[in-house]
Amino acid sequence: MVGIVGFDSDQPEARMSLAQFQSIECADCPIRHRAVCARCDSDELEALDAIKFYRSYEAGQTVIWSGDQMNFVGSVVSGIATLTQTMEDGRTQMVGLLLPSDFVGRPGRDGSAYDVVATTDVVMCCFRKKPFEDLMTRTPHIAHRLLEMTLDELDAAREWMLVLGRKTAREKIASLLSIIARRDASLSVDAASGAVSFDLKLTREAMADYLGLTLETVSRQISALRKSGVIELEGKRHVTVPDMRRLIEEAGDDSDGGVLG
Amino acid sequence: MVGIVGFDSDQPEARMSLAQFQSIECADCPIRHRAVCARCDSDELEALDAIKFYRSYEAGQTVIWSGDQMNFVGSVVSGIATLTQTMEDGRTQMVGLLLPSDFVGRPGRDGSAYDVVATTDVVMCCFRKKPFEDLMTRTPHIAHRLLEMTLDELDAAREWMLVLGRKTAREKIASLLSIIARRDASLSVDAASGAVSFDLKLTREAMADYLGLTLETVSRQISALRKSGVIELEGKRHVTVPDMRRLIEEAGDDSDGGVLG
DNA sequence: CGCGGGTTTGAACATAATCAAGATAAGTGG
DNA sequence: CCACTTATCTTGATTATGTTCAAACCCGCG
Repeated sequence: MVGIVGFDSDQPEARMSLAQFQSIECADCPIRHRAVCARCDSDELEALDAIKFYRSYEAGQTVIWSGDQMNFVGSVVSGIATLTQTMEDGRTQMVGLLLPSDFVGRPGRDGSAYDVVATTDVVMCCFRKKPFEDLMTRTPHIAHRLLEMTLDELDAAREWMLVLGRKTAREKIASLLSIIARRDASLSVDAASGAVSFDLKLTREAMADYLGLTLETVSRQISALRKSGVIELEGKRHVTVPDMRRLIEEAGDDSDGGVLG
Repeated sequence: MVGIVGFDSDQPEARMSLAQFQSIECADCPIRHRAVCARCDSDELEALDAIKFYRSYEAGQTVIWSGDQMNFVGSVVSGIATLTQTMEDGRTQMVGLLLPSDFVGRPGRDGSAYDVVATTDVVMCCFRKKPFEDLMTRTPHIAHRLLEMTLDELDAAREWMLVLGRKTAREKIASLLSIIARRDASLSVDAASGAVSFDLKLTREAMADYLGLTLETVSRQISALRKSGVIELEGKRHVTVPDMRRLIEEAGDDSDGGVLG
């Protein structure tokens, strides 16, 4: 509920975490191998290093408003952010979930088409747009990696369209949990039982916006999955999946989701 | 208003169309300015010309099966194709609508994640994957244009997610008609009244798969829009929109969709 | 003609939305 | 430490929207 003003957050805490990252070497960066810079050689990395800067956002803060001018692009270094679209009457749909290493912004376009909101505290590695675009024309590895990442996002968006268009509420919840289990780096796996557990970093409302449901339906279906033994809950947000196979089955997917294989 | 080639599937010309295109010069190509080759200079175009070949598909034919090896990529030259995903129990969701100039295939990946089906007769300008990928690394204009097109598709997919997740059946139909009116090159506009009219090249079932509805609901909502005077029908497939603004309002969009200026 | 794909329409039904009331948990300030 | 506040979540009752099942229609075509 704090600052609504996009960047330049003046809170001392924000500065602290910022300072932490300001001294980081690209070589030591936690997202070095997955972000837009993944394929860069040392020269290219140096060029990026020269124009990069870090920014941090507090949980709840809006990073960019839909329609606003965007003078930077960047990668999520830590934390979670969401891309959402909102209709005039307030109905909102999440259209992207940004985890560490995901890219924000669109080279070649000025305005953002979506609201970008920090769900947890977020640190971003940013580049002013113009220098980044110039660099991109000179360094094919960046352009190539960005194409690859965009194609991956397109695949994810299309998988999500199947979820939104054709799955039941229960399948939707199971799908979301599978996706989080697949992508969240902070999940823990019990070697003996194979049980997977993780923290849900989304509120029931955010999950509802993700899945095209109401928050009440989300709550009911989570309870139902718990009662069926598909998941276990400690508190409201910590989820344990005793058997991933079972969860994936509930999601209606034939593929194994990449976690087990 | 003449739709490029194509749709008259029953005629012998449909078979001839392959031969017709085999001799085509890139410079005379109807999709030259919009396809993946849009930004190419004459040298690059020559290189593409050297490796291109045309293929045609009849209405209803499957171009690629989900999971199949894909040894070529290419552009739709004429006709309409769909990308669909299907669950084990048969529920299907369309995840892409391919119109002339749209790109098919994913450089850097072997299998197709989706079924690609020709909805009308389709002609494609194809490249074997390996030579195309090689060419792409050497000609930045192709890679750049492909990135641009992929980003556009991602935007379209996200707009579609809002439709699937949050819109009512009536709004979904109105949204689909707006999208077709916006993208279909073969639509005609009455200069005096501003009325727009076009042929629906999709069956009710295909529309249902697009919108995450049943074909019965699609049929009902089209009837309802007709009764409200938002659209007029001649036969089952020819649609006239007397007032685009009205249709866009029914779609629940605030933006004008780009058609009216 | 009659056949079949595509379509329309009706009636009963199911699923998720809506409206409403509480429960839980984490602060906040006295 | 406790009362109070607030955000988040759960659960219940009712309703609305779209689905399902079923029948019939339209129209081009053999």
